[in-house]
Amino acid sequence: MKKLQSKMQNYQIINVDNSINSGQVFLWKKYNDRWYGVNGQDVLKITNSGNVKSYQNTKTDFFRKTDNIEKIIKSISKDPVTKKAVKHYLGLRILEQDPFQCLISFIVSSNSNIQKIKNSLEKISKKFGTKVEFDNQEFFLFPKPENLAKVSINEIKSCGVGYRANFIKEAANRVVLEKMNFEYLKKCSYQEAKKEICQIPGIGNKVADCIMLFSLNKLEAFPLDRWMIRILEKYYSDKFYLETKTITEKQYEILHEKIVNYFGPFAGYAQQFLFKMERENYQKKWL
DNA sequence: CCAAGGCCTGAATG
DNA sequence: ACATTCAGGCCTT
Repeated sequence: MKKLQSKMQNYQIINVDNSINSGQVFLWKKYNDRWYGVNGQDVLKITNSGNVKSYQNTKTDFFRKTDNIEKIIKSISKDPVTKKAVKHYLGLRILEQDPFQCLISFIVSSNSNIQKIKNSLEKISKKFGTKVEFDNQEFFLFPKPENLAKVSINEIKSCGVGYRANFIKEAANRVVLEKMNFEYLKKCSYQEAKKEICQIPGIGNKVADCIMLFSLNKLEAFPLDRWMIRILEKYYSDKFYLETKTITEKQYEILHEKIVNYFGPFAGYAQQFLFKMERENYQKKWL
């Protein structure tokens, strides 16, 4: 009896805490035991029933409910490691974020850590974003590209981002000047989107994969940061042996191809479960 | 194409 | 205390 029940998973549940605390988003906070988060020019609130309420009343599928999660989980569950991660963190979802905020967030993330990323992004929002009030709480929307493009490098540096300030300014500039079409990037292929955003300084393979997975609808993106490399070495050394110690651009590309070959078109979900599991194993802090 | 070094910052470590 | 290391990379040489 018990065995039968354990086989019948409820795939539809969403674990909000796990989803938000998985390194995807940074401008989220709990007020009165509920999550609120800045998402571009909007503030989102997770209600008690687990629904998303938008400050701007925009329609968002923040938790990607339209994904066929059962199919995805079955598709990525290739081995005992992923099966365990999925089982343990069932309800963890890939979040669909505002592309510009996501882009800047992950430029800020490079060579950094979650606490510092969060700190910097909060300062950026507060300094350059519009103040709004939602449920008697104060929020600062994420600055628009055109506004961020106007400010000086030093003003950006005062947010604690260091040398990344140049990248941020230049990124904002390009989004404005080249009229970067995020809606198009959401629809085009992984390769094409990657090629496009990697032109922006401060965006390499890893940052690009984060932006694509978390805001551009590219579920085969599989960000390979230090943690994921460690995970591959620990659990998948037979499948994805690493030839060099430092992952060069070419190596990254080859590795990603092998990974998609193995985990399939929803590999990004596998990455998120594995990342979450391993960080929890090491009791790393989240937001 | 690969390897090595530098880079802002602040929390953690010694 | 104070110095060093390290953290969810990227870029240049």
